[in-house]
Amino acid sequence: MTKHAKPQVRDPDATRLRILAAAMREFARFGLGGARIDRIALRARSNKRMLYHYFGNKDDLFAITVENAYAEFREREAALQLDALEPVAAMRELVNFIWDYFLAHPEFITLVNSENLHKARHLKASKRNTEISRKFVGRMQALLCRGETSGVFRSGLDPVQVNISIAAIAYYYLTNQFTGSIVFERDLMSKQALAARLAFNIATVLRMVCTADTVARLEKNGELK
Amino acid sequence: MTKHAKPQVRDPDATRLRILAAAMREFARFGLGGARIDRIALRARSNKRMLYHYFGNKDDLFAITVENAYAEFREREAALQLDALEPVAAMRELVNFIWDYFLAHPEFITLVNSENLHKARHLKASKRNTEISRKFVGRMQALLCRGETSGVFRSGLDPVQVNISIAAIAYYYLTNQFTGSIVFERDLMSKQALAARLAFNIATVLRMVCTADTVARLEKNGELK
DNA sequence: GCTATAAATAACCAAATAGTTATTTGTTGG
DNA sequence: CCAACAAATAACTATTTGGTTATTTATAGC
Repeated sequence: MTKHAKPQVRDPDATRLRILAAAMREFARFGLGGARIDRIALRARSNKRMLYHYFGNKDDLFAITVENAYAEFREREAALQLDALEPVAAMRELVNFIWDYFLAHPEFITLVNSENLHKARHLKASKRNTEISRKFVGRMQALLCRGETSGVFRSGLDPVQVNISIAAIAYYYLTNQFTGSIVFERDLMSKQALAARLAFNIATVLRMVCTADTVARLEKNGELK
Repeated sequence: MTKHAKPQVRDPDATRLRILAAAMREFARFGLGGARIDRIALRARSNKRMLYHYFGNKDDLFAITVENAYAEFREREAALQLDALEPVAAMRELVNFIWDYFLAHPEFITLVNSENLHKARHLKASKRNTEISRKFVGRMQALLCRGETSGVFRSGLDPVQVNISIAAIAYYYLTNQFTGSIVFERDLMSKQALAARLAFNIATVLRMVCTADTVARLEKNGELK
């Protein structure tokens, strides 16, 4: 019997990765509830049986997807080497990075939204995430400390509040870009709109963390917006 | 045949409202994709037939739910009468209101998230929302203008950027409270944590919109945090 | 080369789900 | 008082969906 069609190759690692990539896309696009296992298997050029073989069930697959998304985000941020910059420049760089990352990875945002809709029950179980998060919080603490010591940042700043605020002003703008563009009757995603928002965000964060003197200096030099 | 059990009463308006309330709850809790028509009908103490009779289909019901949620939010904000307060006090009041509203209406936040996951296709069709939104943007514009004229707010502020930022620092904190509490290993929803966040947000917004002189004055009087 | 292992596929299944049909029963205008 | 209408209910249906079973087949270790 001639059967030289589809000489079925085997590559478990590649299959796993294709499934993960397809899952990321599907969960980001439709949320956990709206995602379909069949679509993930199809797009991964695999099948449901393999998906269940490697990942257990839909919920477990979602958990791994969310964990991976966080890990990649923090890893990229850690690679910034902010220690090499003076505090104000480092803060600018950080705000800039977060903005660029969210913009380039809209799937990260929708995954986080979906995970919160489910009360973060998947992330809660992740030991790996705990470790990653601690380092992340430590980096912000170090930066604020450095800025305070050199007199450019205010004292007594809570690194958690600062971190949350930096993420917030980028995240909200992007995750709510659709309702936002309707409410404000303006294309929030045009090139100019995006550039304007980034500039506004950097200025907002600097006004938030810098001392009055530093703000005055930056303003005078035209370095705030 | 004795049948004095359940003397079926009829009240179309009440049934409609019960279905809407149940839909709000269900969509907020599970998103559009995760929501179940059966659960909505059950919780509304009605049935699927009535739901389809009054609202057409799941998508249409979701659209009305989102529209209502926006309408209520804007209506409450409009009722604040910020014109009666001097600009700084008005801004404090607005930030405070938004925080309290989001806190008291978590369903608003998850509905907006869900609507954005679906690229706001439901809200886009709402004429009613357009009208409401315009008034809303106008109010912020008026407040910023008033503050600029009296010299307490900086000039050239974009009301859209300010609006988005005010919403962002409240919204993000609350919608991501679950992943946030894990990442920061801190209960972000304790009474003290919530009070601290509100204070931080008010200070952040005032630092964002006020002139350097005004910030200095507020700081000296201990009115920033 | 042979065999145990596991990668891959397809066909299957029970439960769930959005949406309908058929029927009953209050309510209201003439 | 009664006929037309509309509110309410229950039973039904076609399809989808997460998850399984049965089977085939490539491959690594001996």
